[in-house]
Amino acid sequence: MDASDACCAPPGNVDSDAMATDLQVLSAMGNDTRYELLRRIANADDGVCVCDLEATVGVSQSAVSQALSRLYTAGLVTRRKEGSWRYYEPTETTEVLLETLDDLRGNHE
Amino acid sequence: MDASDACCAPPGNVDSDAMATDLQVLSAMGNDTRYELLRRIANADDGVCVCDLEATVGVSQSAVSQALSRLYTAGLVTRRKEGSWRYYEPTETTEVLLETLDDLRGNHE
DNA sequence: AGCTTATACAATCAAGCACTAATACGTTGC
DNA sequence: GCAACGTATTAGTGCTTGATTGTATAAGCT
Repeated sequence: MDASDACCAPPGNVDSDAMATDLQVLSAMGNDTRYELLRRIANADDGVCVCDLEATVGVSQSAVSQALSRLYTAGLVTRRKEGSWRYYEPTETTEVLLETLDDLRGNHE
Repeated sequence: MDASDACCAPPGNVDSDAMATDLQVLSAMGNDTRYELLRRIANADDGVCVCDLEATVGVSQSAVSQALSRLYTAGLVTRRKEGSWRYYEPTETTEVLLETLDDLRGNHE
């Protein structure tokens, strides 16, 4: 209560479960390769397979596979197997976040 | 045109300016220390100074300062100097993104 | 069955990152 | 002026992480 030697009130605590979840999402998206993969997956509405993604981002097939796995673990994409191909689609989390980022870039006051 | 050997349509391009901006935001938030600092700054409405933040997250003053600088560069906090103290406040980007993350965690369908 | 294609997994390596410690800058008060 | 405090910056270091290469699995094709 003595404000004479305190510069401000100490801030409250942070929910650690929420923090872990958010960090997984943010760190998964906050990488060059994975962000671009995510954008491409989100742009194409009817599912994208690994073979095409490999060509568009400039890394090896293995790197794409690893990146997609991490996006999947973070709950940012779903994967569905069809024949010999694997199709990836965005989750709602991805769509909402990308849209939010677009809005924030547009409405820069 | 020949769909027999194509698994799917190649996805469209990604705006590279938008990508750079988003990546700066996402990678800045996608770190343990910086995320926690950001949450604490966002929770306290009337500005937080470094001295209090240092006590709450378990790293040195230097680390806190560096983390805050990066958050500032990414446009996630504003800083204002008042006497010998430096007060940090969240930007709209921060508030919108954290709120979006909260919503996404809540509305898990 | 064997070969090819599509994808995932494992091991290794290099680059980037986040920390600590030390130093420098700026403000306040004696 | 100088000392003490709050914050920023710099230099150095260990750890994390993302990529490559190579191998493994699994499904089609002949």
